[in-house]
Amino acid sequence: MAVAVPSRTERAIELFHALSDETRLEIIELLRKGERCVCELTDTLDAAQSRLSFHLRVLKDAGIVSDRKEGRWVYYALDPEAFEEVGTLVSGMKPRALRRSEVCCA
Amino acid sequence: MAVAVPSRTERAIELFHALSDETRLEIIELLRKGERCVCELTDTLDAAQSRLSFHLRVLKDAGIVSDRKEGRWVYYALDPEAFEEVGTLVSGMKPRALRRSEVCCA
DNA sequence: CCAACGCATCAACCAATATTGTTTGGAGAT
DNA sequence: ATCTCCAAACAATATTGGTTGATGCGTTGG
Repeated sequence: MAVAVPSRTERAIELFHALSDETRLEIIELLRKGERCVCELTDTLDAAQSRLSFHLRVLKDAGIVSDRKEGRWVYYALDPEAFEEVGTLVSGMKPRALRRSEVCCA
Repeated sequence: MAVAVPSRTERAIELFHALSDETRLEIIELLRKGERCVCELTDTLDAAQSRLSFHLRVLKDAGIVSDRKEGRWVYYALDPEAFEEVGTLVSGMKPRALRRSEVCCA
């Protein structure tokens, strides 16, 4: 079936939302050192497995991490492209320099 | 009284959270063209005044917008520094290139 | 074949956020 | 002083998001 293609705004919301949680930021920080299986994340972060699974899904849906199955383990790793994408989005949000300050309600 | 200084992570959460909402992204998009008063935002976005007030506060608390009173109007404008800050944060989240892929659970 | 393991998924619950309508307060204007 | 207008503050409700514990499914080792 057809996959809904998100608008630029929807995509931004998805990415920023995925990045706005402490547990998820901790996961990202850990994954910066290389790929990790869920078991090591639960150990290091001292978090329930189902909790991590939930957050990993949010990150994966947003394209921030990718997963790879090997035997009974699943390894997660950061996807560098996502961070490029965020950077691009942020650049596109910066105010455009305007000479004339436009006013309203005048 | 003392102002709590947020950790790097807390600051990231605050910024990303502020950016993860449709109404707030619309506000930012409008403000890219220059400062606007609340009345124009309510007109353009067709949103209740109390709703915009809420979202403007989130943006202001995060340092993404600043406000300026003039007569009975309040003008909001983007703060470019915030976007620099977000860019820096994102850069610091990118995976560090690793030669040896480290594995766990082996 | 079966028990143990690693992980995903689900439902239920609780906490945090957003929305709406109303109220309050400050700044002109008359 | 009073009236009007704009915007913030407040309160009540609705919605979303995260946590937890239970369950299910594929994999591995005995």
